[in-house]
Amino acid sequence: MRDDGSEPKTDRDGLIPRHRYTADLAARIELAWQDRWERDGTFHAPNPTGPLADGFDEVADQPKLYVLDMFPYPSGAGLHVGHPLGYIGTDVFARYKRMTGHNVMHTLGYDAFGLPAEQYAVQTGTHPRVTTEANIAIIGAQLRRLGLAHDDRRGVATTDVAFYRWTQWIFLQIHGSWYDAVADRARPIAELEAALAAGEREPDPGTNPSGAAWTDLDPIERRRVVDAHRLAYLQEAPVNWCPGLGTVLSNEEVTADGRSERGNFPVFRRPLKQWMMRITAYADRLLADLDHLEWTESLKNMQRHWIGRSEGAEVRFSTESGPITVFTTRPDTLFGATYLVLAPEHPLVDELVGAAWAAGVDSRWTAGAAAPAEAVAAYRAQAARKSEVDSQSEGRAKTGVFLGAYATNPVNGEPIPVFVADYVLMGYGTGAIMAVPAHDQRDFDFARAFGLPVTAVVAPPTDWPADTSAWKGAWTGEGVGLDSANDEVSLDGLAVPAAKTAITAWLAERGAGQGTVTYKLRDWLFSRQRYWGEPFPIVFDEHDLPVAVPEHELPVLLPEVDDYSPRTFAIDDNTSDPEPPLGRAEDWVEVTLDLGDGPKVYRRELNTMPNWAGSCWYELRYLDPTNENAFVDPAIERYWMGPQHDGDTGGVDLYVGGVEHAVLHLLYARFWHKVLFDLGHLSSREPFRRLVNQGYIQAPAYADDRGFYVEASEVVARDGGWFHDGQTVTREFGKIGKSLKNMITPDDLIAEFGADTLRLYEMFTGPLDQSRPWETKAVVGVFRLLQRIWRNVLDEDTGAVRVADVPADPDTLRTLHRAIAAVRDGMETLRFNTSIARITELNNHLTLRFPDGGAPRDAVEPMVLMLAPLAPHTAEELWQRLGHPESLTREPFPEADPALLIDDTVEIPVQINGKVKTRITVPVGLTVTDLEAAARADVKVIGLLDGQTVRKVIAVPDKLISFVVG
RNA sequence: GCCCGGGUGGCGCAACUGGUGGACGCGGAGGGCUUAAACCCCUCUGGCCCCUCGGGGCUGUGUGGGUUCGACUCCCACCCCGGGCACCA
Repeated sequence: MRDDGSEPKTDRDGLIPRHRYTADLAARIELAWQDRWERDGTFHAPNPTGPLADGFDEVADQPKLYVLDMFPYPSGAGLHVGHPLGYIGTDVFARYKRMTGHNVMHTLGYDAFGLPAEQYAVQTGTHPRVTTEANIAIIGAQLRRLGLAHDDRRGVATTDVAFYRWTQWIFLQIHGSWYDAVADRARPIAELEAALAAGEREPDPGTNPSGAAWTDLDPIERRRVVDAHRLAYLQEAPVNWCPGLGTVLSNEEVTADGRSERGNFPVFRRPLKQWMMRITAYADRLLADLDHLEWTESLKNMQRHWIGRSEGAEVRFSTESGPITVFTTRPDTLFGATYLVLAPEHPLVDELVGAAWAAGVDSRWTAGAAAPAEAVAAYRAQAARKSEVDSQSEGRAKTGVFLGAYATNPVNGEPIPVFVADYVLMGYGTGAIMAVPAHDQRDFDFARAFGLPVTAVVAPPTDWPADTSAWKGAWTGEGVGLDSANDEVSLDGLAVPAAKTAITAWLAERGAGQGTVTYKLRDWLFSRQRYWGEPFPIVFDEHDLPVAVPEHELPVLLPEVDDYSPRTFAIDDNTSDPEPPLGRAEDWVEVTLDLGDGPKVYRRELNTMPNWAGSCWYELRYLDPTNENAFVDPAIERYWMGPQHDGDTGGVDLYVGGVEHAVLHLLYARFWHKVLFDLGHLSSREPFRRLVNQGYIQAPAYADDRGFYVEASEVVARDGGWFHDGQTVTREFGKIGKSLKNMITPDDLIAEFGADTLRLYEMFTGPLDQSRPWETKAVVGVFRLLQRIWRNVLDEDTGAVRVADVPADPDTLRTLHRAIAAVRDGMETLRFNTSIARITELNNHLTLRFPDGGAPRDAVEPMVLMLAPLAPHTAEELWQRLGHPESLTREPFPEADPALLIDDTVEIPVQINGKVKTRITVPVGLTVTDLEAAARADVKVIGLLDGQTVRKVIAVPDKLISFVVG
């Protein structure tokens, strides 16, 4: 082939052409370009102002784009091939957008506080910061090797002192504000104090236990009242105490069966004094703004369900011991209420419980106890135990006991029995219900079990028996009111909505209830008894009241301790108090501060913030990572995240991450963002305008006949089965990780093929939001693609450019422009798999058309540019060898010429009675008439229509022609 | 049970607002290059059937119906898989 003999054409083995695209070559290219990008700051995104404003002038007229990934926890295990799926996806998108003229902001930091580093510290004595930094170094190197185009000046870690100082500052903002229900927003607490002092405002209900006038309260009482209004407040309230972990947990961290999400230890409800965040004040806004977000419907639904808004009414039933308030969504069924139920923990239970059973009481109501108090005590003990056992195994069978007391139904004055039963939950509504067995299935089941009357007050379908004792279940559908009238109000004949309105108005008039809205969402428990978290910027004074550490005292640094663990207890120890590790730093705990009244000794808050704190606002710090005067410069926030049009929420333009954060992180971050918005620190009212959940990569895992997983890399496939160590094993697909013994690391893949191949493979296996199995043997397909593109640009033997500077032929040009249109579409819709397919098609065309080289530059260069977001190293290298010294990062992405997207001729299917029988080739743009004429002139069609009566002809220009015969 | 997704070749997946189903890739078959093999290149590849070897027919997108000249796409009912919630009054 080469006759000058100047250079051996193959490598040392004499087998592979010297300039073929191999893993070794890919590695050389990739490392060189990664160094160059870093050296040149290629991916730096200029801010409009501040220290990162260099180069802004050049992009000032471009649209901005903020692309964000959910940041990783720096685990010691490093990354597996599942982790980068989203990172690669956002990188491809961000690179594409840079090439279409956007100022793109994209970086990645670390969510680095958390339990694993702390547990490792407990075991080994290594400071969590040491572990964390080492892990960040490992993962940082893995990520860098992927060629992600991040602005590395911005990738902060939540554990950086310069970061958590501002986490503490934001806590002070939340602590320093209250929710003004009238203005429907958070306001600085000082404005509340002023309004209270001026007599313009009364304390909110429940915040002033004494009920005395503000002017009559002493300063300590006033502080307590004000503190009770704050968005971050201390509360002695039932919390989720997990003795096995030695800490309390948020509702979101407790599983449905009452165990800790982490560690699966029992969790107990018990009253403890803890920091809470008043997220419930934002329930309506968190719900309403979901409608403005570009999130998937399923994700929005998860948040909607978690917030759990229900409209209904509170109704007061009088008893001898005072009123019982119930919550119902069906006040229209009030005439059908035949008993009341209180949750076992309801505070009124003890007051209501009767002295003795009445004569002739139903034996099912007493649980065999001698007196109501005894029955209730036994039932409560049983209910408390039930959450410890598997609640599922109990099924839905209704249990409960009679309190030996009666309440009066306000609509008809009838006495109805009061029960305690665990199917009513203390944590929802008022912890008490009116039971309407005819129209609620749970009440129906209970009534049947306890022999209680079932009174129909909403008309069921006409084929239902008149006698409710023949009903098989409750009627929960719509219908008109029945037997629902007293002297003042009648619901008879009213449809459900009208009946609700009528009865609610009547109750309100009588002072026996009112319309209300209730939520499943609870306030957020914000204290953790852990070491590796943000210390609270709070101290306690001599009255044991909390005082904010002044801003200029921030940060409150984590103290050094000799033992990082909270005290843990026997997993069922429900009585010991939490002992946070910070309490061990004795000289840190006490601090002398001058808060305006001279130096005094204060005691520090010993809890730390939960893991979620940093992730509630990190996306804001990326914008302005070094600012020492503010958590983010408002002008910079407005530029990157501000609303783009009237009604826009603002926020990150694209946020990509796992669906496992559907409620916790995404709800908490929205809440903090809204507080900061209310206080005037932000222009955006939502953090993440558009959100996409990337799919999971699942890998084969193999189990032996005992059901134990075996190391997947040691399994061999043969004869249609799988074998490990000679034994048959079964295959399934699951999440990659240690537990399934199916770890596949990016490092292995990069060593074998290069980072660009890994990137292409992950993008090629399906749309970004779809889960897909990993199949290592299929990776070679995209590796070959890179090899073939390389070969169309460069001579494998000499490395010389083999592209021709001649105009592209019309056929090639059309193929190119069709590819451009499709590639762009795939990029915009995050369906990179289709983009790759079209690039492959184009390259295949060039290979076939120019088998000996000489593909036209006009086609090759656009192809290289289209490849760039997906396989950036290879594309950069080819671009440079094609004679362009500058990086292609901001080279304009090819644009399709609409004129070239259409052919001169088009192949039209000819259908007879809806079935494709043949195809004709006709010029593009034929009219309906001409198309029919062309079809009828076709020899094949003449044959097909011979002897047939054409009843109808449907001709769609450039699409098809269809004859209906018969 | 309720709420979201999703069912297309042996496998991963394509198919614009209803208009040529299976793009692209893996795997497989055949051929080329090679002493040989690997690499690489080319051709074929949903299923069944017929064939005069040019090709032709039938069938096919989870199941059963429907709308339509025409359905992977729209409607109704159902089955299966994945995820979430689950006594929330």
